[in-house]
Amino acid sequence: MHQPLKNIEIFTSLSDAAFAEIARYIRMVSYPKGTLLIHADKVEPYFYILQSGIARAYSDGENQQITFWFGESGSVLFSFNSYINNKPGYENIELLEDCTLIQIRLTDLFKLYNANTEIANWGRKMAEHELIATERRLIDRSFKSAAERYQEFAGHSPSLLKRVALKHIASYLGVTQVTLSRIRAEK
Amino acid sequence: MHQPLKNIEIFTSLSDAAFAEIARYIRMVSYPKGTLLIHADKVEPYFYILQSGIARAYSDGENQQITFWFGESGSVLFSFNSYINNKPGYENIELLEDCTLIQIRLTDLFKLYNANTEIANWGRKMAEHELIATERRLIDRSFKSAAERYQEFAGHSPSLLKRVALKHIASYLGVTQVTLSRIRAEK
DNA sequence: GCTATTTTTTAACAAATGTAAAAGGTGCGC
DNA sequence: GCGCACCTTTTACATTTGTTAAAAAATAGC
Repeated sequence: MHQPLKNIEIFTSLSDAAFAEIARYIRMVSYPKGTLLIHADKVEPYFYILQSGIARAYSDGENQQITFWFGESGSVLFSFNSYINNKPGYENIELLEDCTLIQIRLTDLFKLYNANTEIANWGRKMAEHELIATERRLIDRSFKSAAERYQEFAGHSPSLLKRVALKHIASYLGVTQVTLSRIRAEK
Repeated sequence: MHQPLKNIEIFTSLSDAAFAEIARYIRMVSYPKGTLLIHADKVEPYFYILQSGIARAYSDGENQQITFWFGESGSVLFSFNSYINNKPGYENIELLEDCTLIQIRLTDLFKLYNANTEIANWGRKMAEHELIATERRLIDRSFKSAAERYQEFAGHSPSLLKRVALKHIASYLGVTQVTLSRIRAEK
C-alpha cells in the first residue's frame, strides 16, 4: 500500500524491513493552504513528512513574527519541544500551500526508536542533518551580508523564492521587509 | 575503572549495561590551553566529551574568525562534517584552558550506534539537544538586540563571561568587538 | 618588576539597517 | 469590473552597527 513512499528521499537509506515497520504507523493527510499544523502553545502529538506543498515555521514576538524555517517536499516537520521535551514549543508551522503529508504519531515513532536500532539511527541522522544545516545558517548570519544571504537563498531555493511571500523570506534572512526590498532593487 | 564517569550528566540517562559498553572505548586525555583539537581542513577521527576546562568552535573567514559555540564541562565536542559526512569541516575547536576530555574514536562510536539501540537513541538525543539550542540562538538573532543578547549571555553563562576573551564573545553574539564594548559601557 | 604583547576601550566617521508612512500592486470574492 | 485586503516598494529620517585608528588597560613572559 505504501510502497511508493519508499522512494521518497528520507526513506531511501532504510532497509525494506525497517521501512515496513514504519509504514505500519503512517497515515496520509491533506490540509489546505493556511492551515496552522503546529501550534506553539500546544503539545503536538504528530510528526510529519511533507509530500507536496510548502510550509514555514515561525515564532511570535511582541510585534513581529520570525520565520526561521521553510519546508519543501521531503522535509520533516514537527514541534521541537513536543518531540524532544514533551512540552509546548516556540514554533508554529503554517502551510503556505495545499499540502499532502505523511503523519506519524510521536508515541508510535518513539516506540519504533526504542524497538529498532536501524530506525533509531535513522532518527539520529535526521536530527544531525537538521543540526548541521541550522548551524551553517547561524554562522552565515555573521559572515555574510544581507545581500549575500539573499543571493545565496535565491540561487539555492529559486522555487521558494517564487512561491513564498517576501515578508517571510525577509525574516528568514534576518532583515526587515524594507531592507529586502532595497536589496532586490539594486542590480 | 571508569565508574566515576557514569556520574557525568551526559551519561546519567544510560543504563549501566549501555554505559559499560561505551566505557570500553573511552580514553581520558588532557591537553594544554591553546591546543587546536579539531582542524577545519581535516577529517577528525575522534569524538570528545569535555570534562574540565572550556573550549570554543570557530570558523575562519577572509578577515575574521567567527566563534559560534562554547563548550564547558559536559559538552560534546566534535567536527560536524567528520562525524556526519566523513569530510573535512568548517569548524576549528580550540581549547581556551587546560582541558581534560573523554575521547572516543568515531569508528567505535558508530559501531556502538549500530550495535546497541539504547546507545543509538542516546546519540539521537544528543543531536536533538544541540539542534534545539542552535535553533533558539538563530531565532534570538532576529528577535533580540545585541544588547539583549549580551545581557542574556551574561545572565546565563556568567562563568564563560569571566573566562573567555571578549572578542570571542562578541563574535558569538554576532557583533564586532567595538559594538560589544559599547554595550558594556552603557548602564 | 619591567617590557612586550595582546586585549579592550574610546573616538570619529561611514555604511547598513530599522521605522513609519505613503503609494503602488496584486489577488480574490462579490 | 469593483472594491477590499494584503503585499511590496519607495521615501525620508533615525538608529544601530561597522570600520579604522589610536590610546588605554590588562596580561604574559622573562
